Amino acid sequence: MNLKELAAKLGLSPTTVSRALNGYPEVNEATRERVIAVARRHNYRPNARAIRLATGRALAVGHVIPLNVQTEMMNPIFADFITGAGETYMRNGYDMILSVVPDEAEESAYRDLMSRGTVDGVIVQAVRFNDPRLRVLKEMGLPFVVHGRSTGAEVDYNWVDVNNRRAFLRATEFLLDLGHRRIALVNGNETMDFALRRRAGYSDALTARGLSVDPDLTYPAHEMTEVNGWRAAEAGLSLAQPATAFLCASMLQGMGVRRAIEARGLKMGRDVSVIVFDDDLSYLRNGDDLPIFTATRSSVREAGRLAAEMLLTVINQPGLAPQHKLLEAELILGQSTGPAPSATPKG
Amino acid sequence: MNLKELAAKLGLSPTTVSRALNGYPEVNEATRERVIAVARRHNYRPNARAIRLATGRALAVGHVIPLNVQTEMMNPIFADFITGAGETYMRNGYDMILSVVPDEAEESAYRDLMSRGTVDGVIVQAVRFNDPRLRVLKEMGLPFVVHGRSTGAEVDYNWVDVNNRRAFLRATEFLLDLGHRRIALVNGNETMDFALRRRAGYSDALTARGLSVDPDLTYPAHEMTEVNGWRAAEAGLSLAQPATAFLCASMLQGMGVRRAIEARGLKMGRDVSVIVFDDDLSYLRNGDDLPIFTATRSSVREAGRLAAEMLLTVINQPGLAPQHKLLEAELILGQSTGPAPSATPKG
DNA sequence: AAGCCAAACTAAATCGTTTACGGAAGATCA
DNA sequence: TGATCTTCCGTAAACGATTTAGTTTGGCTT
Repeated sequence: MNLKELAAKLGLSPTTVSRALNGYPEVNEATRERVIAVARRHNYRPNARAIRLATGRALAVGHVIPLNVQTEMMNPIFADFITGAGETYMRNGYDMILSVVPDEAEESAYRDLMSRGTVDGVIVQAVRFNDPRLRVLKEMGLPFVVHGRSTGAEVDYNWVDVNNRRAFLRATEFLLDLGHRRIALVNGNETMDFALRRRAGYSDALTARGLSVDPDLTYPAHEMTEVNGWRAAEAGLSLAQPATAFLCASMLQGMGVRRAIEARGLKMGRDVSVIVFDDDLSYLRNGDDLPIFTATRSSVREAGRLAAEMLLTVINQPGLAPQHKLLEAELILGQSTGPAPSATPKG
Repeated sequence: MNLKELAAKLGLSPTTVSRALNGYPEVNEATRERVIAVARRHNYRPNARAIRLATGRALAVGHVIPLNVQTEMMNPIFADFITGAGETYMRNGYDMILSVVPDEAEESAYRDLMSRGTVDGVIVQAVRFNDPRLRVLKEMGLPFVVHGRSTGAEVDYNWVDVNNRRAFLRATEFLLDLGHRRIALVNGNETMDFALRRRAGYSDALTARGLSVDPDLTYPAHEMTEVNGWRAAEAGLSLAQPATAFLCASMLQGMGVRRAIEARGLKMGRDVSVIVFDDDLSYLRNGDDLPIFTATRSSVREAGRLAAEMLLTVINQPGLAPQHKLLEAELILGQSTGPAPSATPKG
């Protein structure tokens, strides 16, 4: 069922029908109602391909998923972020286009999406220190919103991020207040910006109390997996002066740490404390009623929603000044933290 | 840079340029090379919106992600499946469109995608017993491929599935051979078809040896989370005749089971055996060198690749008989299984 | 030299919308 | 009453490709 066919059936011109359906004012209300009724009866839906060509808009947004072919690692937060963003797109009639591209082809993927007119804008994820993509996108003129920030990028850009530094600063302070002095950092991939910021929060909290960062206690990992968490804890607990607390960049790592703790007959929360960063992933809940892990929590799904909204805004209002949104993680008290053993907690 | 502009620059008609770039035979080879060279120099890319309208094809495939609003649960295998499928689409010049829709709006989402001409076909995921979507899609005439199967659906359709029944049959037999008689089933959501098939494999293996299914030992869960695995194990280990082995539908559940085991001072693989279904998710590796869990493994990413290939096939060859692809899971020997305690293993 | 054919190219219609422009009819105003 | 607005609707030209239906050119045949 075409617009033309529908118009013929109504005895009207395609123009009027189009206007009636799209809510333009220059059409009689009675006519509009008649048009809408008939359109519904024949369940007419305008052809998206024609609309896109006629309006010159893609009515679509791209998410490029760079695929590191060596590790074949897919970011676990990706699914939740997409879900959040997808809700926004759905409400606004935009399509979400996912492009899975090899790492090295990412720039050309953006160029393609743009110059073929497939999308009106893109979301950029998994951003690195001084990420070159941002400058490329800027000079291409393709609207984009970054999930995260890129320290050292000289251009200004739209971003939605969680305050990673503050989150790890607070978590570290919390452990220090409990009397812990040997605090291990089980971090993510430190070529990623978020991991660098978390490390900054960790080390700032330590140095603020006159403590220095012990390199033996920091475990950056390429992948934030359970096994890597276990490995870090094995190492940290085997030191001459073992770690009494672990600050983990992901809940999966925290689970690995817990495994290492319990394998030694120790008890998490009593003998060794653990704090994790909890992305509030739908398939990785931190307990139900009572949180298992003490955590700094920030919903990645909510971040997806916000990033998508920001993107639609900048698409529809070109020339807007760069938008920023900084989310604060909340500190959730769970069962995985307690006073440092053989230390007198303050207060 | 248009086709028209490019043609003008070349002193040719748009027709010839189009034909030259698309490899049609009725154009002089010398001309073709000249066209390609100039097109590249001005990095011309044909407008996707125009192509779609002109050809009447969407050159896009839809993945509808039903969102259960109550649980807000997002399937964790989703990301890997998408990745596999995305690789196929990329190689074939198709776009992947993700629609996140509320559960109840799923049917209308399909209708929309189809009648607006947004996609040429769809992938159906998370399929239930006698799933009504399949009939709807069939009568709509929208090409589709199902990830999984729907027992009881009277229509025939294209699917890619792993042999869930066989996988759990073999796993159960393996445990029986080790002398286990109290085997718990920590299953997924049993309104889902895959969960029903897994249960069938489990119970068939038991009854084949003259054993009956003890309802106290089966734990279907709405969500396959770590916490639910832990809960099931807590229950199974507290029975008067406790479970000596657990068969889990996901690795996350297995991790919860392990936690419950170790919290009791028991050792997994010695005191209690565990087998998990390992979807080979990129962010949930089963150890690296040595698998932690004995597992039935089947890559969900590979399933995504195959489903996408099948979909492109049926899109481009209408009238093809329904295609089926049954994958077998491999049994991986890990450190989580051993002879039943206080029982003489066979052999 | 007329006719025919293949090779290489072009003109124009087409896909299904939106939208700039125009026009008829009735209402309002001087 | 005639001029000027509104109101409501229609005509036709986009949008940028593909594709159908020619057209030109030159070589070959007879």
